Formats: sequence, structure tokens, C-alpha cells
Amino acid sequence: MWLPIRIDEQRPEPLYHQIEVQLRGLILGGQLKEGTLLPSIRELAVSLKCSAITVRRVYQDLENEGLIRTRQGTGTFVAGVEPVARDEHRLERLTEELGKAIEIGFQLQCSPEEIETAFRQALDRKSTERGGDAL
Amino acid sequence: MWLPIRIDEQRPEPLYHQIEVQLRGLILGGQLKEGTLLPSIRELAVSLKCSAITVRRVYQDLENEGLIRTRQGTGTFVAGVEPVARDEHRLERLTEELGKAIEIGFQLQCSPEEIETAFRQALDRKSTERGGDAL
Amino acid sequence: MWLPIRIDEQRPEPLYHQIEVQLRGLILGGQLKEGTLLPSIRELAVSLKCSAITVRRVYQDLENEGLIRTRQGTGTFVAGVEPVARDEHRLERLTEELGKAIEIGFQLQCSPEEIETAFRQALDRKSTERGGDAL
Amino acid sequence: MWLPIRIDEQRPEPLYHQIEVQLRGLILGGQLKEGTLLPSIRELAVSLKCSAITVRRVYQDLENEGLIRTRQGTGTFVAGVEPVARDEHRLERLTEELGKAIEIGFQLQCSPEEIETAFRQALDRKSTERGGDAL
DNA sequence: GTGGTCTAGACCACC
DNA sequence: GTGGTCTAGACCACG
Repeated sequence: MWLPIRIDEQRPEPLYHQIEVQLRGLILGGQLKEGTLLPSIRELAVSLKCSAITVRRVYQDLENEGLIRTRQGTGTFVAGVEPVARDEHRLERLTEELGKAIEIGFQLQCSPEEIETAFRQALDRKSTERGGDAL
Repeated sequence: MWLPIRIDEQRPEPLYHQIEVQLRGLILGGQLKEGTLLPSIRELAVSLKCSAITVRRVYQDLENEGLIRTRQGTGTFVAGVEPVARDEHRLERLTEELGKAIEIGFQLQCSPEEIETAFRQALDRKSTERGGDAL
Repeated sequence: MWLPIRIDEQRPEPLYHQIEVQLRGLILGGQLKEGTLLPSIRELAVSLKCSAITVRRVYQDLENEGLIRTRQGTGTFVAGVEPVARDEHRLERLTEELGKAIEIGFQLQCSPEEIETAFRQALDRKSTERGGDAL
Repeated sequence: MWLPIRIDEQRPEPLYHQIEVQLRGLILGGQLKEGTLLPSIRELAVSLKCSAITVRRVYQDLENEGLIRTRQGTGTFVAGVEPVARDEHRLERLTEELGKAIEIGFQLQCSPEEIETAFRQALDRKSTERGGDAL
């Protein structure tokens, strides 16, 4: 079992957070279907070259969110996600993040037009970056 | 001397960071002109109900960025910001923040169209919120 | 982990500055190679007999300069310094310091010849002092 | 009575220190002869656009050094300086400053040759700068 | 264990 | 009055 998760040491972001975001994306995005057996904590820790305690935290957080389930002695599985709940979760989260960025723009005295221009620029840039990724 | 800065205890974000963002916004946004005498460290600390050391850190960070200048025994002043540099700085910063939000969207498997929809929603919401602010 | 840093209580110079200068010297001088794990804040504070906050400030300043990198929960590491940048930095810094001293000389109405004589004297003195150091 | 003293607001150096260095230079350099009446504290404060308390400190420090003398109700005068003491003072001070700079060079792992090169460069640069000054 | 933030209060240097 | 440094100790987040 292997997961397409990458850690970027350069970012100031905590390790556990980077992993959570990516694993959550894989589940909410549908790449990992309900019932899929995830790698063990130790396994994933080794493959990500990080501490087991960090992976443990990731699994625990996602279990609290109801995205995965742990069964004693068996392993950790992807839980079922209702498609509707999935879409809600995604859009809510996204709108929240965009809202933060927009607020910063307003604080810098940007007009809504400037913000929209910047948005188009950022979206284009990220789209091409993403297109170039090896998936 | 009084500054329109508000602290939100609820946010997990560090105190000093909240203050920095807002004060930086006031300077880069042009509300505080070059040469303006800022409130003393102790004064601002009292009005924000936080420690003088926290305010000191804010002033020091902004001085390192070249936005303000301090002289012992005299006080802290707004440094000159070249209008061009200001505009560059603003758009650069804004695009960066929007980029972060967009990246999170992609990680959640959102399509560019969904992201754009969310952006319009967030922009509308923040615009009306802002319209209601007392300026 | 131990660092050859000494604090001179007598000097009017701030503690944090003395430590910064010496640690910066160790990194730019090449004694501390890229990736080296520095002593923890608390550890260094004990060994220098100063407050942890003072050491923290040193580490933070050097991180702002890009000389070291810190990760929460992990520790503080020496960042990569490009050899060319290092040499440039060194000579630039040195010339700057010598310039300050020379300017003081001129203000005291010393002739260039007198300054040169004083320089030879100072260089000889420091060279022999240095030769006597335990390295 | 007017003195060729300039204050540079940009420098982090304390005001009183900038003034002291320049006034001391004028006396030790012989531009101000023994017995010369200096401007009053208030006069000098106005012409330098600084606080009278700052000028007071300058006069007091220089009086402690024996370079000037104050006579109640009469004013402040330049004291006599023995030519030998003058030369000693100057060279001692200069050698000390150069020593500091050299020490920094050694800490950066510069060889004596590199230090000498940097010295020549700095001396040339400062000499030409000085040549261009309006005196 | 590590670093990151924050406090309250001291003492100093400067104007 | 101002800013600048330093301490001792608390609490949190991370690995």
C-alpha cells in the first residue's frame, strides 16, 4: 500500500498538517474509496520519513472528522462519505480560505476589481503548475 | 494617537501577527503617512490590552521590513513607502494569498469552475460585510 | 553539542548581539556546515548562562538573515550558504567595519599615514593574540 | 558662533554621540583653539535642531574628559590640550577601533592578507569621499 | 524532548 | 516621557 503524499520540508507548515491536507484530499476527492485499507501508522511513517507519532496524529484527526475508521487489530479504513456532505465540506472550506485572502486584500486597500484581477492571475498560474505535476 | 486595530482572542493566530497584519495594512494602504508618530509601545499595549513586549515585537518586525523607523528616546515613526513599491507589494501579497487558497481548493479536488464560483461568493460576502463597516 | 562562544559581561554591547556576531562568524566562516543541528535554545541558554529568550532572539535574527532554519518540535539547523555569497559577505562586512574605524580616524584629524601605522600596529597585535588562542 | 557639525538622522547612533565625536574632533584636531568660547547650550540645540538636554550631555561628557571648561555665568570654553596627550589620545582611540574591525575579520575567517586588502580598499574609498567634502 | 508565544516586571540609555 | 535589553516562568504546539 502506497499513498501519493509528499512532504515539503521547506514549508513552515507543520508536518502533520501537510499530511492531513493531502490525505483528506485523496478521500474527499474519491481516489480512496470507502473500505480501503490504509497503510499502518509505522508503514506510513517510514515511507514519509517522519515520526510515527506524527502519523498517529493525522489518523486520529481524520477519525475525529469521521473520514476514516480504526478497527482494533485489523487496521485503518476509509469511512463512507456522503457525496452531498462531501461537496458541502469542500465548497465551505474553499470559500472560507478564499474569504481570508480577500480580507487581506481589503486591508491592503485593494479594490474588488484589483482582487478579481489578482484572482485570475493566481488561478491561471496554479492551473498550469498543476497541469505539469506528475500524478 | 489611536489606531483602528482590533484583536480577536478567538483566532488561533498569534497576537503579534494579528497586530502586524493590521498595522502593515494601515501603512501600505496609505492611512498612515510618512513621518507619522505612532503610539508609544506602552500606550499601544494598554489600548490593545496586551503586553508591551508583544507590541515591541510588532514594531521591531515592521522596522526590519523597513516600514517604520524607531529612535530611542524619541518614538516610532512611519517610514517612507514608495508608491510604486507599495502597489507592487500589495498585488504580490494578494496574489500570493489567493494562490494559497486556490491550492487548497485543488487539493480538495475542486475544478477551476467550482473555485471561481466560490470566489464570487466569498467576494460578494466580504464586500457587503465591508460596506457595513464604520469607516 | 557545544559551541565556542564566549560572553563578555564587561562590554556595553547587548548580550544577544555578542552571541549573534560569534554564531554568524562560525557559520559564515565554515566551522558549522550546512545541516548541522545546533544546540537547543534551552541548552545553549544554560551553557551561556543567559535567558532562553535571549538565545531565542539570536536564533530568530539569524533565521531572518537566512543563515539557519528552525522547525518546531525538531530543532534548529544551519542553512546552506553558497560559498560565493559567503566570500562576498565576508569581505563586504569586513570593509564596512574597517571603513567605520577609518572614518573615526579622519574625524580625529589623523592623516592617512597615521591611520596606516595604527592599522599595522593593531593587525600585529591581534595576530599574535590570535596565535595564542586555543583552537 | 557656529560649529561645522552635522547630524545624520538615518544613523542608528545616538544623537549625543554623533555630536560628541564631531566636537571632540574639532578640538583635538586644532580647529578650535584653547580659550575659544563655544555656543551656549540653547544656541547649539537650536542650530542642530535637537533637544537642549542632549547638548547639555555633550558638554558635560567633554568637560569630564577635560576638553572643555564651564565658567558660571560666562559660558563654555575650549580647554588647553597638550599636543603630546592629543597625539596619544588620537592614536590610541584609532588603534582600538581598527582592532575591533580586525577582530571581526578574524571571526569571519579572513586571512591577514585579506584584511589588509580590505583595509586598502576602505582607506582609498574614504579618502576620496573626504576629498569631496566641502570643508 | 523541541521551538513559539505571551506575560509581568525590572533596569538601562536616550531625549 | 521614549525605546532597548534581559529575566524568569508560564503555557501551547510539534515530533
